[in-house]
Amino acid sequence: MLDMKFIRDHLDEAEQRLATRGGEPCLAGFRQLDERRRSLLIESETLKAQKNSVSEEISKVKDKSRVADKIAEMKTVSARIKTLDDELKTVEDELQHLLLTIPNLPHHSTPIGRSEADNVVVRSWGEPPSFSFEPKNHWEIGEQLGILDFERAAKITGARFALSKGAGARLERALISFMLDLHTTEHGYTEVLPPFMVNRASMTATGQLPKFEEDLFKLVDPDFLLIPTAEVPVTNIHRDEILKRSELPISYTAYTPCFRREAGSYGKDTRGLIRQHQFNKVELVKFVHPAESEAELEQLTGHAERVLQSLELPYRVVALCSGDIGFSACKTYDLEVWLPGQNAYREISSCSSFGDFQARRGSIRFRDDDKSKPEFVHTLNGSGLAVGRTLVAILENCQRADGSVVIPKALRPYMGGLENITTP
RNA sequence: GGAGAGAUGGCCGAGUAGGUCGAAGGCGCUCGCCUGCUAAGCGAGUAUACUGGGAAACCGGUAUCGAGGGUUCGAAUCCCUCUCUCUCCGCCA
Repeated sequence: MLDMKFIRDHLDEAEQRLATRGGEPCLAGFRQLDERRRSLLIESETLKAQKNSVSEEISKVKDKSRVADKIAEMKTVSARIKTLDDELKTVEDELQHLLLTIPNLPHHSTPIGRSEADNVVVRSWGEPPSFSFEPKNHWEIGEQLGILDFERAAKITGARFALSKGAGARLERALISFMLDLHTTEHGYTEVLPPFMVNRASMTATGQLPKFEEDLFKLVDPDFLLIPTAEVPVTNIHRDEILKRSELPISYTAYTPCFRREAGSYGKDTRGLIRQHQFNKVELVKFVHPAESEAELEQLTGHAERVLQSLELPYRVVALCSGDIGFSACKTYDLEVWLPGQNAYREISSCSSFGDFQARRGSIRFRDDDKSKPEFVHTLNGSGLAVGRTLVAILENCQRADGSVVIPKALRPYMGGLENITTP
């Protein structure tokens, strides 16, 4: 959510910066609602002040019959207040809804652009491997090795679900442990294991609601939603809190499954593990001082990169342009891993700074010292990494002509020393 | 699922025959004083949001005692609904 006072004072600038995202202008109607709200508020509050002081006078008089006229007058005033407050509530609801559907302002360092094509490659790491044979897709490799079973997953649930078995299941578990261990022991993150379903307030704070409800899986009876990313429960750990300056930065890492409807992506990545309704992910989440958020984003991105480097998987870092960053983000780096089966780099991590956008929605604040006013923290998060896609990258990059797959050295301790996955 | 109890400021905890309560008291914290140091002691201060005025310091108004409605001139206190927490029983990984 943007700062209402900022929009009030910089309407044109805000609209211009939002325009770099593409899409419709979204601030139309703001000024009118805002002015209406304030005029209602002033009238209502003036009457309330009057009512309060007269009520106090009444309280001092023992014989109420002597103030019958005042009581009658206040009855009218109360009725008027009620009318004003009803309208005020309507206006505030509309204003609130408007504010909740306006995306974040792109950071000044975010490249301006209209689409994916305008993203900027910042750096690359590693060399795509060369093969003396035609490299296969991960689903071919996985099915041949008997570690991935899409047919049975479809029987159990439906399309876009996967069943991993044997060394495949173990490899996923190994990746999760490996990533969590790396982030906790070397990067200073605290491991958390949050709920996988959350309430609407949490989804609203991080920005999935109210605009993107169709992307979420919902429960029917308690009105809970399955998390599309650990960002949601983990960022909400500190919703409605005032932190101490000395506590910042707070760094959490969490493994969770993620549930996404993938509405509107029909026909994209229909085969394999790339786009699933449920996938595993290890997430990094930070709460930082506003002055440090830019540096923290670089660091956090580096932490995600470390996973790929440790696994010796070639990747590149891409700065998303204004037209391609997410609703809540002001700046995003995507990590794209090389996939020989697709002969392309594909997203495996997305690291973003949200500025105070989520903090304002979720009222996550800190106090610089005991005397100062609370300020909003900045929140950041990034995948560290998407586990399913990491498995894809390993299968495709580490495949050999005979169909077997070499397990990256860093993972072998987590695989009971296993060095290769071979056909049974 | 059944029965009961409760939700007050950073924390603990008063306050329910409705009236001057943003809310006693204590703890904590901040500043000052005092004392070789520390502890103890003394004094002052210590919520948030919105809003009006002001360049600002700051001054004023409104709201907030789990959330939302209602009764009333007036509600932390009365009524209704919801949420959450705790205890006991049942069930269960």
